[in-house]
Amino acid sequence: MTPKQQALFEARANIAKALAHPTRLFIVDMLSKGERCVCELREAVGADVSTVSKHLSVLKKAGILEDDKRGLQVYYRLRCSCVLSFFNCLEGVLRENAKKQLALME
Amino acid sequence: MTPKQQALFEARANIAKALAHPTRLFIVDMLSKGERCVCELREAVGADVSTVSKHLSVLKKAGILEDDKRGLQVYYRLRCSCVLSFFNCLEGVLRENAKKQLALME
DNA sequence: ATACTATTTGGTAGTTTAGCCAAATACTTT
DNA sequence: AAAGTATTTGGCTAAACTACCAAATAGTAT
Repeated sequence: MTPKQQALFEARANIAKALAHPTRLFIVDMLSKGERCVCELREAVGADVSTVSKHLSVLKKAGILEDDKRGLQVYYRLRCSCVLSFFNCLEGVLRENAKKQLALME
Repeated sequence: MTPKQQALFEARANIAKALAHPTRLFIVDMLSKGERCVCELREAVGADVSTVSKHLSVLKKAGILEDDKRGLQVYYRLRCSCVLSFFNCLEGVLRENAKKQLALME
């Protein structure tokens, strides 16, 4: 792995890492339907606000989300819809896994 | 988040987690070009064999890779090509990030 | 200014992860 | 069966991550 490759794959891994948490995937899924403020997300997630806020900042730092403040609320949204192809990938693997499970049972 | 959703997003996150490491992304990228044995991967990655082996087992456990032994070597390959849409996603975000960087410089 | 609401930040304890070495396992060749 | 090669597993330490609480910050309303 050349240093150049190293850097490329590290950049990619940073984004993948940001997505690699159930709560953060849930948030991304919610935001794929439209922007939400922190309090709405907090409610849906059901964890401490500070926890949710930190998850949001992880996603933002990775460039997956963007936010803007309107009055007291901060609204978050997806920065590019390409994130949905990510879910395709995950679903694809899960489907394969399920298929294999079935096959093993016979 | 209902328990059902919880379970779904955990399953997805497990796959995402398996992909969230530069070396593992590199391996997946290599395997997208065809199967490889551990020693070839080890050579390309340039880390201890045991390290590479552990990365492979993480990917396999997540259902992303499958392997089979032929003689002394163990060959690994992608289990479904959908993983490539994952790279699309990562590239998309990286592109957006780069665009923003450019915009900020003006 | 004060009180109130929404969000972020700092600190901490517990858990998970990564990478190396050494040892075990599996297969092949002599 | 003994020696050699390929791979996996166990053990260990250092680093990274998560969730909560408490405290700080930012904006709004009285």
